[in-house]
Amino acid sequence: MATSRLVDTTADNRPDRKQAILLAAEKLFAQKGYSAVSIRQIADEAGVPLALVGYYYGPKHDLFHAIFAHWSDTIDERLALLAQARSGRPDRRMLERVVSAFIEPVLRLRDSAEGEYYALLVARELAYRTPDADRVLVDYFDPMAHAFIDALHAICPASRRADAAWAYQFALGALIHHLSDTRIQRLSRGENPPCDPAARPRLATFITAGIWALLAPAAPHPRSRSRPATTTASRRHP
Amino acid sequence: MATSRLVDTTADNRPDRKQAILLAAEKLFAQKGYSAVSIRQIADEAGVPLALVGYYYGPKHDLFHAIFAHWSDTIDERLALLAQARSGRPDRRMLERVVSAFIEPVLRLRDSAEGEYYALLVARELAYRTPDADRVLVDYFDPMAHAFIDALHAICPASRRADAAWAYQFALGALIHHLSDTRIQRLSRGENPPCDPAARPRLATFITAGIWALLAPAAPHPRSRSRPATTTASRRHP
DNA sequence: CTAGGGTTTGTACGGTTGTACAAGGAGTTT
DNA sequence: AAACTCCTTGTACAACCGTACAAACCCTAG
Repeated sequence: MATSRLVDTTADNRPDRKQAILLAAEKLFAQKGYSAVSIRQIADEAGVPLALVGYYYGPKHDLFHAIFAHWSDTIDERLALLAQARSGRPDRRMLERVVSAFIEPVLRLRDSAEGEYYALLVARELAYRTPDADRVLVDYFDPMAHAFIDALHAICPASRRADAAWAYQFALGALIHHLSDTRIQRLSRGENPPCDPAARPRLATFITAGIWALLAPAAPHPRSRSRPATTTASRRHP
Repeated sequence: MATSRLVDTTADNRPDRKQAILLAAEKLFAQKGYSAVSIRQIADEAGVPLALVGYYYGPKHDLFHAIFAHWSDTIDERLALLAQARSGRPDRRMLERVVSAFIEPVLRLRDSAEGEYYALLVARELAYRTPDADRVLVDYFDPMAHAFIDALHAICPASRRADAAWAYQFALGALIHHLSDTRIQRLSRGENPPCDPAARPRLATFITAGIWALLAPAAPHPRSRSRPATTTASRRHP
C-alpha cells in the first residue's frame, strides 16, 4: 500500500525533473567546473524553474555530492573487476590485468552516452583540489585507491607499499589527464582525434611498463639517496 | 633623462604594489582556482585597495594571463635544457635525459619559495580545461609540448609521431597530478609526506619506462588492431 | 466531496561579483 | 607656481549569486 508518489511519476511518461536536474548539473560541472556554474544555469539547462533545484537537492554542494552518490555503484563494479583480475599467480600478467581493470571501466564510461559527463567531472574536479572536492574524494575514491595499491603491492611483494602508492598516483595522473584530453588533437597535428579508441591500449602499455619498472622485484628503490648517479641515470637510481 | 616613475619606485624601499598583486593572485588562484577567487580577495591578500588591481591589470582574465607572462622565461629555460639533453646518440640514455629535462625544472620550481604557487597553478588550471585556461595553454605551453614530442619522436624514429604525442600527454598527466598531490600521504598511510624528494627519481623511472615501452623501435604499435596478443598481452598488444 | 501531502512555481532577500569613474596625492618637469 | 604624469583611493553601479518562502498546483486517500 501507499505507493510513493515518486515511483508513480517514473512510471509516467512525464519527464523526471529530478533526474533532469542531476544530469544538467553533471554536464555543466564537468564542462565549466563547480564554482563557475550557477544554480540558475543548471536550472535553465534542465528546463526547470530555479527553485526546483533547491527543493530537490538543497544547497549547491549537496547537489554536487548527489552526483557522486548517484554513480557510487560503478565503484563497486571496479572493485569487483579488480578482485577478478587478482586471481592466479602474481606476475607481470596479473599486473596487466589489474591495469586493465583500472583503466577500462573508466574509459568505457567516458565513451558511453550516460557516463560521459560524470567521467569528465571525476577527472577534472578530483585533480583540481578543493576542500569541497576533497570530501568526495575521501568518501568515494580512497577505498578503491587503497584496494588498487594493495593489489600492486601484492604483485610485487619485494616493493614497499609506499612505492606502490606512488605508482598508483602516477598511473592515476596519466589516466585522469587522458580522460579530459582534447589537446591531443593539436599536439598530434590532427592525427589523433579526441577520444580515439586507439589510445586505450597505449595507455595500458604506458602504465604497465611504468609500474613494473617502479615495483619489479629485481631492484627495489632505496628510501633515500645514498650514492651519486650510476651510469644509467634514471632506470635504477641513486 | 625622463627616468620613468616605475623604475624609481623599484629602487625605493617602498613596496612594489604591482608585484604584490601578482603574487597574491598567483597564490589564491593556485589554492582555490580561478573562478572561486574574487578580485577583492586578491586585493586583501596583497594589502592594496580594490581599485588598484583593475588599474594595473585590467579585467580579471588579463590578471590571470599576466601571471603566465611573468613566468614565460622559465619555458625558455626548459627548452634550453631539452636541447642540451638531445646531444649525443638517440638511445635510451637520451630518453632518460629528456625525461629529466621534462621533470626536474618543474619540480625544482614547485619546491622553491618563489615558484611554488606558479607551479601549482599550472598543474591545476591547465589540467582543468576551460576556455580561459586554454588560451594560455596554446600561447605558452604548446610550443614546448611540440618540442618535447619531436624529441621523443627523434629518439624512437620507428615510432609514429602521433604515438609520441600520446606518450607526452601520459607523461604530462603523471607529472601534473604529482605536482599538486597531497593525497599521497593518505594513500601511503603516512609513509610518504607531500613533496617528498624521494618521489622525483621514481617519477622519472615511471615515465621513462612508460615512454620506452610505447615508442621503442622493437615493435611499434599498429594504428588499428591487426594481430592478436603476443605472449605478454599488453606489453605489445592487439 | 474534502483533506492532505508531494510537487511546482514566482518572487524576494541580502550579499557578492567584476568593472568603471571621478577625485585626490605625490613627485617631476615646464 | 602651474602643468603634467603616474599612482592611489573611495565609491557607485548593474548584474548575478545562493537560498528561502509562501502561495498555487496536481493527484490520491479517506
